[in-house]
Amino acid sequence: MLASQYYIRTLREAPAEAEIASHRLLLRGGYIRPVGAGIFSWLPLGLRVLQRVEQVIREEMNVAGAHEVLMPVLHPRELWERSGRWDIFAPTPLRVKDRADREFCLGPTHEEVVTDLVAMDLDSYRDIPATLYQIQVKFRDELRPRGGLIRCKEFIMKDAYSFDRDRDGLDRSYNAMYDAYVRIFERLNLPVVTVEAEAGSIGGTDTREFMLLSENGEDTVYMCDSCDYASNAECATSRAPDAIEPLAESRRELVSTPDTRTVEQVTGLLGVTPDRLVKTLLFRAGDGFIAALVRGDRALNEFKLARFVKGEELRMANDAEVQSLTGARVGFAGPVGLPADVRIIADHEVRAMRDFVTGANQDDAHFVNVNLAADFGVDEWVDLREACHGDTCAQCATGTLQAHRCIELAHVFKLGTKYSSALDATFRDAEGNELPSIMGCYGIGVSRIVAALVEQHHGKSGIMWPREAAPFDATILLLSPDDEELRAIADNLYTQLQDCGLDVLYDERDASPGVKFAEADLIGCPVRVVVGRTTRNEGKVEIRRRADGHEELASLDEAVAAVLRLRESS
RNA sequence: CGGGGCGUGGCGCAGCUUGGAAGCGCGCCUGCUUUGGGAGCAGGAGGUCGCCGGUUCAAGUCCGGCCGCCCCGACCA
Repeated sequence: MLASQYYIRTLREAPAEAEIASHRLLLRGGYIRPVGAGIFSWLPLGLRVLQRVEQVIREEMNVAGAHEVLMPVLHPRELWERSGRWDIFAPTPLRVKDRADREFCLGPTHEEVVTDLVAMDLDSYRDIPATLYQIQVKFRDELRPRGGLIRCKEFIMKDAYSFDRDRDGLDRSYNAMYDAYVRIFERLNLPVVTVEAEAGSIGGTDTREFMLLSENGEDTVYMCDSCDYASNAECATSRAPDAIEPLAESRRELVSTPDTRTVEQVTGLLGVTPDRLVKTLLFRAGDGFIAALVRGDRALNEFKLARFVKGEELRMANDAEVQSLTGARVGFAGPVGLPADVRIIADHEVRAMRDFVTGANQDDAHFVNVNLAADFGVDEWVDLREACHGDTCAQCATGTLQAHRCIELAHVFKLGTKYSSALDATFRDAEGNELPSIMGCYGIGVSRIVAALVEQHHGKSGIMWPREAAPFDATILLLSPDDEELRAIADNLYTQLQDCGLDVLYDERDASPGVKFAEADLIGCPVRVVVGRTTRNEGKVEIRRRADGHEELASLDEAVAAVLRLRESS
C-alpha cells in the first residue's frame, strides 16, 4: 500500500476524552473515530486490525470443528419471550418497534436465535454434535460505556454455541473451544489467565473467563500467590478462620447508640474495631425475608447470596420492610429477636467470633457481647463475603489472594438444556426418545481484543502490534522521495516484500523524515525498513523491530530475509 | 441513576473570577526554502463560544433550564 494513496489520518494530540492508552493511541493512530458515547467508526487501519484478529479467531474456530454462520441483529420479541429473558435480561437490550408496532431487540447475544435455528435443523443424534459460530455486531444498552473500545454500546463479538447429545459430548465440545481460545490468545500474544466466573444472565455452569491483567480493566480477579487458584472477584472465595466453640451463657448487654447506623459510626462510638461487629443485612427473597450476617469489616457478595436462594427474586428490603421486621429504623437491625420466619444465614467467618456487637432491633440501640447459640441461632452457614486482597486462599490454605485489575476478553459456559428445552431444540436418540440437546456457549470480545492488544503492546511513541494483528506486516520509509536512486531501491524492496506475501505500507510521501518516523511509531507495524542516508552512503537499509527497537543493517540482497526474520519474532 | 469534571475554528487549550472588538499552539491552503525524529519564513482561510431562555445599553463571561462528552460509583454477558 502506498502511503500517499492510503487513508492515514494521525493526530498529533489525542482528543481530551481519551484517557487510557488504547483509546488514545487508536484515536491518534487513525484506527477509530468516535461517533457517540460508546460508539465508534473503524477507519481503514482499524478495520485491517479487526479483520486480522477475526481471521485468527476464524482459523482456530474452523480447526476446532466449528462452522461459521451469520445470524440477524434484529430479534423478534416472541423469541425472547420463549426463553423467558425478554423481561429479565440485564442490562436491558436495546429495543425497537417496526411501523406495524412489532417489537424487537437488537441482539445482545444469540442463544435464542441459534437455538431456534438448530431446533429446525438438528433432528437426530446423528446430526450432533455441532458447533456454530458467528462474528457479529452486538448491542447492549450499557449504563456507562468506558475506555474507548473496552466497553461499547455496539461492539463486535465472536459467539459460538455447541449442541451435544450428552454431558460427555458437552465436555468434549467445551474443551475444544477452550483449547481453541488458548491458541487464539497465544497467537495474538495476549498472556491471558483463566478464572472462575459468574454465569450472570446467560446461566450455566463450569464457566471460565479469559482475562488479561491490566490496570485499565474494569474487572478484578483474585489469584493465589502459591497455588493455581484464580477467580473473578464476583465469586472468589477465601478461607474462613476455624470455628470456635460458642459460649454457653448469654452476656448480652443493651447499649444506647443514638443515631449511629453505620459500621463506622458504631465502632467509633463503642471504641471497637469493625471485625468485632456483625453486620445484619435484610433481603426480600421470593415471598420471605432473609437476614444475612457478615463480619463488620466485610462486604456481602450479592452473587453468592443470589446463588444461595437459587431462582428466587432477590432484593434488599426497603425501609418500610426493615421497620416492620425489626421495629426500628434502618441501621439498627440485628439477629437477636427477629421474627421467627426470617431465615438467618451467616457467613462462615461469623462462626469464629465471640462477644460481638450487633444491632438491637430497636431505635438508637445496639447489643454488645452477643454470642452465637446463647443469643440467637443461625439457620444456615454460607460463604457470603467478598474475598479481599490478602485473604488466605481457600484452595491451598497457605497462599494469600492477590487482587489484580483485568480486562475480560472471553467467557465460556456450559449451558445445559436451559435454552434447548425452552425453544424445543430436541433430537431423537438411538432408542427414539426425544431429548433436548445439551448446549455450551463461548464468546470472545473481538473489538475489545483490539483495545487489549494496544493496552498490552504499546510504548511511549505508539502501538507495537504483534505479528498476527498488525494492520501491515512491515512499513518502508523512503526518506528522500526525490532521490531517484533511493526511490528505485525502495520501490524494488516494496515489490519483493509483497512477492513474499507481506502486506507492506510504503511511505513514499513527500513529507519530512520526522513525520514519517513519528507516524510509523504511532501506527506500530512490526517491522520498519528505512531507505535513506545509510542506503546512499553504505548501500544498506535499516531494519528495525518495533516491539523492542532491535535494529540491524542489511544489504539490499539480505533485506527481504531480514524483514521476514524480524517479523517472525514479533 | 448518584458524585465529579468538561463543552470556545479539525485537534489541544487560554479568555469567564471583575460583562465592553474572540485569542494562542498544532493542523489546513498558497509561495519559497528544507529532507534522519511530528521542518523554517512569509501570506491566507476557517469560530451561531453546545442549545434555549433570562438579566443588561452591552453576555464566551452573570442567572435558569436542557443537551452532549469524559472520569468514579452502582450495574455488567
